[in-house]
Amino acid sequence: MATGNEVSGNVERPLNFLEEIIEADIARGESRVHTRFPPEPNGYLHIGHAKSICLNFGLAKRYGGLTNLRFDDTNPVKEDVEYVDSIKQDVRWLGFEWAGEYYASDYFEQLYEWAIVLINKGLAYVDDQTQEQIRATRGTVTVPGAESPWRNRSAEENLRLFAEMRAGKYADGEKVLRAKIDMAHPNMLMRDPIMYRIIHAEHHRTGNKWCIYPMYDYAHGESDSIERITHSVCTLEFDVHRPLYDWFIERLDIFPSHQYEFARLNLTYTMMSKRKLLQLVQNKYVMGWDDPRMPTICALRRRGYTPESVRAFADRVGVARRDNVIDYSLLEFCVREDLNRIAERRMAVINPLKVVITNYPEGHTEQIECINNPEDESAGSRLVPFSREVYIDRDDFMEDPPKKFFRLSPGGEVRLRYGYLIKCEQVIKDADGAIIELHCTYDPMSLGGQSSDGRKVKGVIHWVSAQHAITAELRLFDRLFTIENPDDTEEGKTFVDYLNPESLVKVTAYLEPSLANAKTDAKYQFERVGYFCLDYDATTQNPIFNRTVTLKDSWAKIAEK
RNA sequence: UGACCCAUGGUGUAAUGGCAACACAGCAGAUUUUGGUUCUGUUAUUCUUGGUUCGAGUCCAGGUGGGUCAACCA
Repeated sequence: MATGNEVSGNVERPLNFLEEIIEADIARGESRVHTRFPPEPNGYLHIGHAKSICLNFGLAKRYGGLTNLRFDDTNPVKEDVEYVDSIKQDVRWLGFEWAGEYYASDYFEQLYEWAIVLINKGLAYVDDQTQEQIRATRGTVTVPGAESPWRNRSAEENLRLFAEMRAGKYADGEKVLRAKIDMAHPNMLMRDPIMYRIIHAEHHRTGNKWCIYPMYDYAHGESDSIERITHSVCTLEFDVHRPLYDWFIERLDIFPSHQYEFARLNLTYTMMSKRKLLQLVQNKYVMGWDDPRMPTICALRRRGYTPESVRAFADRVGVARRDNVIDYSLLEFCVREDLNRIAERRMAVINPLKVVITNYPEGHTEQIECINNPEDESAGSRLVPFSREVYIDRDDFMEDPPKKFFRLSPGGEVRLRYGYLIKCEQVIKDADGAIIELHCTYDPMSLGGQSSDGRKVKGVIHWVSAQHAITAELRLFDRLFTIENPDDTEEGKTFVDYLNPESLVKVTAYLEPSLANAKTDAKYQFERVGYFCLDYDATTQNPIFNRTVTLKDSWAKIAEK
């Protein structure tokens, strides 16, 4: 269930197919909705998981039900408590509270007993074949598999062998427990799937208590059943697992949870493959799992995305069974939509050009009132010092302006945002002809949107007082890859060849002094530059502003023409 | 060359046998002390062939295209 702010899915939208299924269930008299989010604690959650989290928790919330958080920890060699903690943190950050926290490993004893039930029913057997033999006899998608020579052992022998497996009598790989289904089944997963394998490894929760571990297919449906999950929602690649999911539940005659599948999220200019993301981290293409360019939830958080915007995104991408690739610009839209509403405005100059206001009294400073957020009156205002010398952005001045350039140019006049009108009188250059500063005059009567004679200017530019400005590092993040689908590589290239060299640009900016008191959890819109949040350099602990997303820049399009 | 899943503007998602719509992206204009925001307008869609039907995006059959499955991963 959502805590804090309401999930931003309250705008009217048509039901997705899962909601329709649930409403049909309710119409049939099934009043209870209980979902679960079942990550394996073997890595960090990404935006694709966020879709699943919002779906599972959202479904339950909508129909007055509950959602469990369950860690699918059936493979001790891949899992770690570090991941458990990060997953819990990420789910909470997204704004959801789980009804119960469970672990598949909590059910190991029950699962073991149920395996015995299946053995007694003649539906499971211990197989002595090697991994290679099992693979070789499984057949292919077009040819049937062959039955194991151990397939018809007696229940007594199977029981004894299985108990010995648990007792640690055998080495890893020496024996497995298999379900006895059909080696010729067209669905490969039904060809006597492995239920238990021997792994002599320490588990992050059960320690060394077990040396046999259940496989996903054997553990998942039963775990759902134990928790009396009504709607077990997972991604499409588990579609072929559903017959097996149902097979175990039916043979065991336990609570009939049902599995439903939806298409996983794909996003342009990035990728969700844990394996490939790991390569980016290990080979230091990024700073870590929480590098703000990564699609992980912890990265989005660090970059300055809000949980509200991620939830809004999850709601807008929809839920269906067809493969999809979402435009990265939709994510950017969602975060801009939220940030525009809540982020306080500040002025920042990335590429400074000094402006001397020649008719302004030397040594004088005045405080200019600036609105914090024109979208939100309650955000109030702040005072920003103004003096004879200010920095403006170099982009806001052009010596030979094209038509439709509204900002400063020789002889032209613009407004310094919330301040005075200034007119460019003289361009000062160095010996090489590079512009080093501008000499302007100001209209003393022009504060507050007025002017001495009622004239209007089209251009409004931002500025900081040279004497009062503070400096800080800005990290400007852009898309991680240069192509929409980094998996779609040319011959001889891999995804790393398509990394965007400009995905991280560091600049030292001049900021208005109020930013010295910037808050870590606050979001700011640096006017003309983008939305930022405060971060700290991992090693030096120096303050840094991370850019969440850029402002829409229609001037860039005009300039291209 | 098996089983299963899928096919609607550039990208997503609706339309549940009865006028193909909504959002993002694009384009144009208006407003604006952010070339931001907001507002208005606008471009563009049912893979194909047949069948059922008064009527098909929707139902049926074939074709084509895409995806998933042959870990002792999940």
